[in-house]
Amino acid sequence: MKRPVARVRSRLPDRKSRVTLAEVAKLADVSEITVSRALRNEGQVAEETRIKVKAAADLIGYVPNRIAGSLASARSNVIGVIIPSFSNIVFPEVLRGIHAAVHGSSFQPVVGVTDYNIETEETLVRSLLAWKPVAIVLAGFDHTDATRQMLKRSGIRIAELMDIGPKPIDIAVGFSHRRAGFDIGRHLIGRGYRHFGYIGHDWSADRRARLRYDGLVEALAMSGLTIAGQAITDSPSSSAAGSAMTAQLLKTSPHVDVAVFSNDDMALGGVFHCLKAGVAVPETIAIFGFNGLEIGDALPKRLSTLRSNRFLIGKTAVEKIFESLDERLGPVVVDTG
Amino acid sequence: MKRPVARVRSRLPDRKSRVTLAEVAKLADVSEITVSRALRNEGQVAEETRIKVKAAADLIGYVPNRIAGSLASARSNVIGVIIPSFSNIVFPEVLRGIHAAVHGSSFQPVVGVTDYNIETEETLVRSLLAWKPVAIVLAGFDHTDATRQMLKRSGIRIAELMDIGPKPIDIAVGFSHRRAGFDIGRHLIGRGYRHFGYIGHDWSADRRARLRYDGLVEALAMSGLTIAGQAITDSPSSSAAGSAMTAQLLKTSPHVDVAVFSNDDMALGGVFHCLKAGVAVPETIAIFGFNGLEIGDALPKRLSTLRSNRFLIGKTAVEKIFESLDERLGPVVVDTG
DNA sequence: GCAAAGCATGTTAGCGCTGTCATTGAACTC
DNA sequence: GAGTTCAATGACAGCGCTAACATGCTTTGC
Repeated sequence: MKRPVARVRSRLPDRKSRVTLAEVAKLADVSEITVSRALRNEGQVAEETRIKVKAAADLIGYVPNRIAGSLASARSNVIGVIIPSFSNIVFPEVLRGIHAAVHGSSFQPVVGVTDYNIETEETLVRSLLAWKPVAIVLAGFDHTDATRQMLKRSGIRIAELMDIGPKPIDIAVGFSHRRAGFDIGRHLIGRGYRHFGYIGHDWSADRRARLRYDGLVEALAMSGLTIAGQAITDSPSSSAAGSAMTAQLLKTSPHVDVAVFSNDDMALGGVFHCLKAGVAVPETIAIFGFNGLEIGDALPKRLSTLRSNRFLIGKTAVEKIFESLDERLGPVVVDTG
Repeated sequence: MKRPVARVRSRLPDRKSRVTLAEVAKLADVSEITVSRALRNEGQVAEETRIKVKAAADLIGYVPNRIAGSLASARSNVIGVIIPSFSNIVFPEVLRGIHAAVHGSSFQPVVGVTDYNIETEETLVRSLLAWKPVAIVLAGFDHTDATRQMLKRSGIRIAELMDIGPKPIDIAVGFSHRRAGFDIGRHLIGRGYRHFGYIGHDWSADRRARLRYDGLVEALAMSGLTIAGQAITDSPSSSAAGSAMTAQLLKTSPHVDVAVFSNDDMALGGVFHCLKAGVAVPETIAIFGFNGLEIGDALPKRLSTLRSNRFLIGKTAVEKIFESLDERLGPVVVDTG
């Protein structure tokens, strides 16, 4: 039979001066709950009391423990964000949009990076869910079944960005990459180009580039055209690769009059190659990119490109989440065009 | 006098099926603590039991609540990160380094953005501290006194990045911008350049650019030289601004033989302007940037630049934090050179 | 053969907050 | 003036987990 032993009271021997709500309450001579209410500006608290409490809190340098708060209220102010990479400028821009949207609110984005690996994504989703976020934002539509399961079961809002797929989990914000490719094709055909070259990078890590390619091919097919020549590197996207592939394309298919690039990084390399090789742009060959690097604006020859507004996508996603936090809406699809 | 009233048991009427440790414990027919130990792979648990517990957890889709866990153990796996902006490519790169370093560990970076505003930084620090992070990483050395106070009092590790200032709060990782500017000056003088032009952007938002300028001037002074002409825009750094300022510099000071730019964005604009205007680089005028944009590699004329390894800085910072999590070291200064 | 040691598991008591009533006194109603 | 409403505050019981200690076992050593 066990006796109630006199236990050692402290579980935290090292932490010397834990400043807790209780300390503030004692100092301000009110109850803990009143301090809690006063500091959160919530509930009924007399103005006088509120001031007294805040003064006490400042005095002893009280920092509220949001972990305890979240646990007690079963509410956190976390928004989980999952992006494939920091290397592609697109995703920092999306993050910028997200941060812009949460600015001023008490929400805090927590970012995870998958390196384009959907298994990593699964792990990340699992550990983000452990923080009981109010929502999760994912840049992309490729997930494992387990990920999809977890997200659906979580009961929180899920936003998928960049791409408008066939069946979003919850909220989707972006545009159709296939249609973007298609539109590029129509546009260029309308401009009178007939001999299309394509310069691409590794598709396995970038399904969206592939979709744009498919859309382009479809547009060409509608006018009875095909890709006359293409050069696809198996390295990831970079200006250097774009430069090299352009050289290759010009060698193998000298008759093309327009080169469509998988993105602006690659396209920029193409422009540089033409500058170096003395090929006239767009007289001899036109260059068409995708994604709108800011840098393109300063190029000697303005680069044609289709801009996707990553900033807007990130911002819109979070705004949609805010809108729908209370009411449980059905799936939402937002086309940022 | 109050009777022990039969209270409503549920504080969470909506959340239908909260899967908690207790559920798993019941299903696996062991105590909660055993489940906790089994799932964390910690403490003594028989292999057989561990398997049984994990199976049970999987079966009902248990997701541990790290908020409760952190509260109970007074430990969180959060690393707070504060950067001035997402717009400058430097900071996403630092984040990339940070993410690379935490990859595989259970730590999770939480990012805040100050917009170069040290008041915002103070607010961010306050709210990050509320999450009881194990460490906070700040990109920069300019803080309010209150921020500095909070950080020092927090008792956690603090890493300041990019710049090596005179008195770091705790850990500092980076290099001296002043010395970088100085080194650029020495290097160019050694190459035989004597007529220096400087092209800069708004300093108020970028103290480090200012420090590099100061270092450059100092190097020139040592050789009895001065800046022969300069063009400084009051807009933030961009290629377009670099282009415009280059045009201006060439007009006002046509005799300069080398132009030092405040960073690579600006320098790139300079290169573009020269290309457009038919100015030979580096014969007529040499271009020197700062920061190493990847894109520079593909330029027709290779851009001279001083590379700062942002990725390395981010990664090193987190590694230093890990190293010093247990032992309480004194301040550390790491020069990534 | 029995104390000491080691392993596997359990019991208990919080971590620092906040939701849900409960309580008090003042202001107001008719 | 008894009843009603409302504002301000408080008591209490957890949120879901884990540290610390406790409890039985089985080994081990000599």
